[in-house]
Amino acid sequence: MLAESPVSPKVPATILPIVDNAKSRQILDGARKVFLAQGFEGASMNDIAREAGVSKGTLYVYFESKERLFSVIIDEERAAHVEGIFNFDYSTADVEAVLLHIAIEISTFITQPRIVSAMRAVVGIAERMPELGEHFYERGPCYSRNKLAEYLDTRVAAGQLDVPDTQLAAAQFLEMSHAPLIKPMLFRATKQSPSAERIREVAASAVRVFMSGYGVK
Amino acid sequence: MLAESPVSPKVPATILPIVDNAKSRQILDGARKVFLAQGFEGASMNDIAREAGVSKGTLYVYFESKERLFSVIIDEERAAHVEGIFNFDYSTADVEAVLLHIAIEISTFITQPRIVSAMRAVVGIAERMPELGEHFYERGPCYSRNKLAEYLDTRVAAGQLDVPDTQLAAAQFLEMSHAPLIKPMLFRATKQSPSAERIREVAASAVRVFMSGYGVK
Amino acid sequence: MLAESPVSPKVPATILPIVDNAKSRQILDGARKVFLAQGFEGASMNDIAREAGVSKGTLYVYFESKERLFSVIIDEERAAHVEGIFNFDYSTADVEAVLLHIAIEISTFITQPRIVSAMRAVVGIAERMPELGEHFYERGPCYSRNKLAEYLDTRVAAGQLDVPDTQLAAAQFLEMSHAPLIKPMLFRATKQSPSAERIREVAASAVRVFMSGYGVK
Amino acid sequence: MLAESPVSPKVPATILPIVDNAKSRQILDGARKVFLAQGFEGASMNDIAREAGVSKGTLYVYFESKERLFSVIIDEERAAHVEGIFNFDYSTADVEAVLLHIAIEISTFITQPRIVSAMRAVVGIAERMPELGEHFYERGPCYSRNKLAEYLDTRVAAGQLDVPDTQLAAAQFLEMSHAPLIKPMLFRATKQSPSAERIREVAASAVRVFMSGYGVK
DNA sequence: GATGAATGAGCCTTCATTCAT
DNA sequence: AATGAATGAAGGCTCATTCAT
Repeated sequence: MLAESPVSPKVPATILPIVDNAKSRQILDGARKVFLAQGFEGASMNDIAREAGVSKGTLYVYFESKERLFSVIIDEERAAHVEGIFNFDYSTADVEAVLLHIAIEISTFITQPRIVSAMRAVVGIAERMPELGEHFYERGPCYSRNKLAEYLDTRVAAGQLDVPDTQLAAAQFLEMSHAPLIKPMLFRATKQSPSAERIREVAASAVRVFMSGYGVK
Repeated sequence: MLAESPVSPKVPATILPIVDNAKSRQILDGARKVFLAQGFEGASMNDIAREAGVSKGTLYVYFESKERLFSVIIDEERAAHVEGIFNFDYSTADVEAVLLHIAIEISTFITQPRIVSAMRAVVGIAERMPELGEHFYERGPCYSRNKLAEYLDTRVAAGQLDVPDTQLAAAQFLEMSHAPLIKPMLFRATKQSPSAERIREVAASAVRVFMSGYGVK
Repeated sequence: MLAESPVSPKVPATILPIVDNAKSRQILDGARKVFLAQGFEGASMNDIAREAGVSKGTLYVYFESKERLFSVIIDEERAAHVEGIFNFDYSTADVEAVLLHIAIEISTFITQPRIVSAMRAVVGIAERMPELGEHFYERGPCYSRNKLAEYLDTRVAAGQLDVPDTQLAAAQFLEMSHAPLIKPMLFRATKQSPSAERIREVAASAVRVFMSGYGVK
Repeated sequence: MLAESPVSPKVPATILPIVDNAKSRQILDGARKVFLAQGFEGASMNDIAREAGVSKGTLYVYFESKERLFSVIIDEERAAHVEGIFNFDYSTADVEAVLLHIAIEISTFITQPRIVSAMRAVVGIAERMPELGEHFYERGPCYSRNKLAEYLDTRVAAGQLDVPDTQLAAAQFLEMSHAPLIKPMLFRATKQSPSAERIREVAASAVRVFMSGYGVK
C-alpha cells in the first residue's frame, strides 16, 4: 500500500486507514474472511467480531463503521492484486516472453478465490459505495493496464511493436488473457480456479493473437 | 427468449415465471427500478411496494419471496440482453462486416445502464444465490459466446478463417469488444455509457486484431 | 345440539350458528380439519378456504370471523362428544354393568384423536376466549358428569349405592376412567389412542374402586 | 429442579437453560406474565419486551427464540409444580394420613392460577411443539405419579395395601384428588382457585374411595 | 483501551378482513 | 351468492451502533 503512495498521493481520507497495530490486524484478518465469504451486506459485525476474536465494541474503536472496515479490506486486496504482477524486467528484449509472463501471472493472481470474492464484493456494492468501486478500479485493473501500456510504449519506441492506441491494446491483451477464465467465477458458474495448464493455454493464445495484430512484420 | 428455446428448452421451474398480467407488470416495473438501483440486499420490499404503488401484501400475492421477484427481474434483463443481438445474417460472406456488426450491437446493448446494473446485482448476490448467477451466466454471456462460436465454425468450414479453438476465439473477440467499455461501469468508475463513436472505435480495433490473428491470408 | 336446548335454553348468541346449508357444511368440514390439526392460532383462513374449496371471501359470507367459525366447529365436536355416550338404559338393574359400559364408551370417544385435538384447541384458546371454554366445559364434560350424577341419584334412591355427593362421585368415576388415558395424549406425549383392551382394563379398575367406595355392602 | 437430577440427569440441551443472571430474570419474569396470560401464540415478543422493560433486541441476546424463551418459562413452572410436593416422610406408617397430605398438597399447588395457565399454554401448543409437551408431561404429571407409585409399592410390600397395578392406582388417586378441581379452571369455566376447604373435602373423599378399593381389610 | 450489554429501527413475511365485481 | 385481489397491521427476528464500565 505504501509503495503506491508516490503514484497517487491524494488518497481520499475515507479510503486509506492509518492504524495498523496488532489488534487492528487481528480485526482485519477476521473481517477479510467474513467479507470475502459473504459480501458486504451478507457480513455482520457480529460475525466479524467473533471471527476476529474481539468484542463488537472493539471493532468500533479501530474502524468507525462497517463501510470503513470494508473499504480497508478491499483496498488491501486490491494492493495485493496489483503488487505481485508488474515487477517484470522491462529491459527484456523478447516481447512475446514478457507478455506471456504477464498474462500467466495476472491470470493466476486474479483467479484466486479470494480475489474473485473481493471483486464480487466490490462490484456488488459499487452502486451504493461508488467511491469504493472507483478507487478499486482505478488502482486495481486500471493501474495494471496503465503499467502494461507503459511497457508497450517502450516497445513501440524500440520499433518492436506497431500499436496505434497502447491503452486500448493493453486492455485488449489483459481481457483476452483473463476474462474468459474469471467470468464464470464471477457469476459463480464455477467455484474452481482454472488449472495452470488452462491458464497457460489461454495466455499463449492471447499472446499469439496480440502479436499478429500489433507485432512488426 | 423464444430464440433460445431450441438451445435449452427445459428452463428450471424456479427461474421463469408464468404470471404476466397487469398488476404483475406493475410490480415488476417497480421492483426493477429498486433492485437495479440498490442491488438485492440493498433493496427492501417496502421500497419496492412503494415504488410499484401497491401494498406490501400484494407483492406476496404475485411473488412468493423477495428472491423470486429478484430472479424474475434478472431473468427478464438477461433475456433482453441476449435477444437483440444474434439476429444477423449468417450467410453474409463478409466476415469482417459481420463481426463489426456483432461487436457494435453487443457493446451498445451491454453498456446500457440497466444492463450494467443487472450484472452488478447478479455478481453481488452470486455468492449467496449461486443458481441465479449460474443461470444468468449460462443463458447470458455464455449463450452469446456459443452463438458466435457457431458462426465462426461456419466460417472455418468455409475456409475464411483459421481458428483452432472457436470457443476461445469467440470469447476473445467479445471481451476485446466490450470489456474495456463495461469494466469501468461495473465498478462505478463511470455512470456514463460510452458514446456510439467510442463503441465503434473499440469494435473496429477488436475486429482488426481478431482478423490478424485468425484470418486466412 | 338441538337435543340439548331444553337443558340450557339461554345460549349466548355468539356461540350457536343458524346457517346450515350445503356451502356452510363444506366450509365447516374444511375448517374442522384445519382447526383440529393446527389449533386456533395455527390455522389460517387461507388454509381453511383452500381445504374447503371455496374462496376466502365466501368464508366471511357464512361466518363473520375466524373466532366464530372456530366456535361453531368446537361446538359441533362437543356435541358429538356428548351425544354418543349417555344413551344407555337407565332401568338396567346391574349398576356395575352400566358403569362399565359408560366408562368404556366415554374413554373410547374421548381418546379419539379428533376429540383430543378439539380439547387441546379449546384449552389452548380458553384464556383468550373464555366464553368458548366455558361453554365447551359446561355442555361437554360437565354435562356428562351431570347425567352420570343423575343416574347415580336413581341408584342411591334404589338403595343400590351409598353416595353422599353424587356430583363428586360422578366426577371421580369419570376421571378414573379416562384421565389416565387422555392425559398423555393431551400433552402430546403420545399420538396413539389407547387400545380397546387398555380402555377396558382401566374402566374395569375404575368400576371396581368406585364400587368398593360407594357400593352398598 | 435439583431434586430431580438423580432421576434423569441427562436433560436435553434444548430444554434447560444455563443463564440466570439479573437481566435474564427480568426478562423471564416479564415473559412469564405474558405467556401465561396469553399462551404461546397469543404472546408477542413486543409485549414481552415491554412487560420486561427491555428492548426487543435484548430479548434475543438472552434467548435465541420465542420458543426457547417459552420452553424455559414452562420448565420453571413445571419444576415449581413438582418440587413442592413429594417431600413427605416415606416412613410414616399412617397411609391415609400420607395420602391425604399428598392430595391436599398437590391440589393446592396445581390449582394455582399460574400453574393452570402454564398447563393451558403447554396443552395449547403441544400439537406444534410436541417435545415441549412431552417433556412437561413426563417430568411433571408423570413424575408425580411415579413418585406416588413408588410409595404405594412400599406400602404394598409392608402389607398395608393390596394394589395390583400401583401405576394405575396412583393415577386414579391423583386424578380423583385434583381433576374435579382443576378441570373447570383449565377450560376457563372459573378463574377462582378452589378454597382450602373444598380442596380438603375432595382430598378426603379421594382417600376414602381409594382406601376402600385398595386397603387391606 | 477494551468490553459486551443494550438499543430501536428495520427486515421479510403472514394474515384476517374488506370490497368491487 | 361468490369471488379473489388488495390491504395494512403485526409478527419474529437481525443488526449496526452506542455507551457505561
